[in-house]
Amino acid sequence: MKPTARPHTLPEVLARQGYRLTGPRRAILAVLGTGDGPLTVEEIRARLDSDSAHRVTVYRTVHVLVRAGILRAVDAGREGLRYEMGEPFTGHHAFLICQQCGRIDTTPGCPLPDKVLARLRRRLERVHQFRVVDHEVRLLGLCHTCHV
Amino acid sequence: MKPTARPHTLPEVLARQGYRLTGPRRAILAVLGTGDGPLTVEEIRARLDSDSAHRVTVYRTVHVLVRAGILRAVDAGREGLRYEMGEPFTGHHAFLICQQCGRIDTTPGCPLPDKVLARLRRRLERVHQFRVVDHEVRLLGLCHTCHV
DNA sequence: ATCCTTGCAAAAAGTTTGCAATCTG
DNA sequence: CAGATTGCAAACTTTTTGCAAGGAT
Repeated sequence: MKPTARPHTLPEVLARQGYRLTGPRRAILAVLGTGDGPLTVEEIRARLDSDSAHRVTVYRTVHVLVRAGILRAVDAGREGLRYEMGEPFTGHHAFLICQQCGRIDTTPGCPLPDKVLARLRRRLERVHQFRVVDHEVRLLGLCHTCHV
Repeated sequence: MKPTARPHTLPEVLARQGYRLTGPRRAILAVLGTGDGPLTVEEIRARLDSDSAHRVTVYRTVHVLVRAGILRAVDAGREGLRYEMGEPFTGHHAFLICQQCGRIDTTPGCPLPDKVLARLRRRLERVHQFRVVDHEVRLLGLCHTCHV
């Protein structure tokens, strides 16, 4: 089914879908590649060198990169959607969400045992007619700078 | 520490914090009490009889009720924050989020084994200095009306 | 009677769109 | 060089705030 299994370079992945790798896109990907966890559009823009991309460009870029399968949108924190590199790039992880300051971090791996997940998936399919495609575990609490 | 352990009536809980139980608040609580899962402000307003509450009132009411510990905000789905009755009223549950239509449902209980959670909590405290206070499991997929 | 609440209007914040100039492949 | 992309301005959408009138205890 899958054409090839190897990962491809970003320009290739983009080109294949008719997109181009430009300066602003490079800069935005560099920001998201630092592993600072999922960032909002404003957070991304704040980390770009002065004017390497207009705010509107950041909005458009994250949309394009999500469509291209490179980024993933995470709806966590009251500050609107956040974006992070897709799972193929980062691996599966859980989210640490600070309820005080809103900071979001990640921790690799998944605390949900495969067996439990498989059983749950079957039950949801049967009881709710809901087909599970993915899952997320979020840990809510206080980050290191917000402990009292 | 805790003054009393019994649950209290809504008017009591509100009164104790200097809030009042009014018509609009009653109506909004009635909507959220139907167990339709977490709803956005717009969804709440749409389910209110014609003009039992102005949109602005719904915004203010959910804020008050969250502060009062009666409602809980859920940041799921791209349509902004959603609100549901707090855990003391609904019990702990996982979320079913449809990636097609955005509908959000819940399923009672928690697939995370206590032991796993306890171990994880200790690890995060040690490694990230993150203090876990609560957790959420989200199942992403396709709801019964969106399967092909 | 007190002072919490509501509705309306308007402000503020966040996100999307149209278009001409610019850049990539 | 063709066509994708960007920046700017402006339109939209969503959420918050000020204030006078109305309602709950």
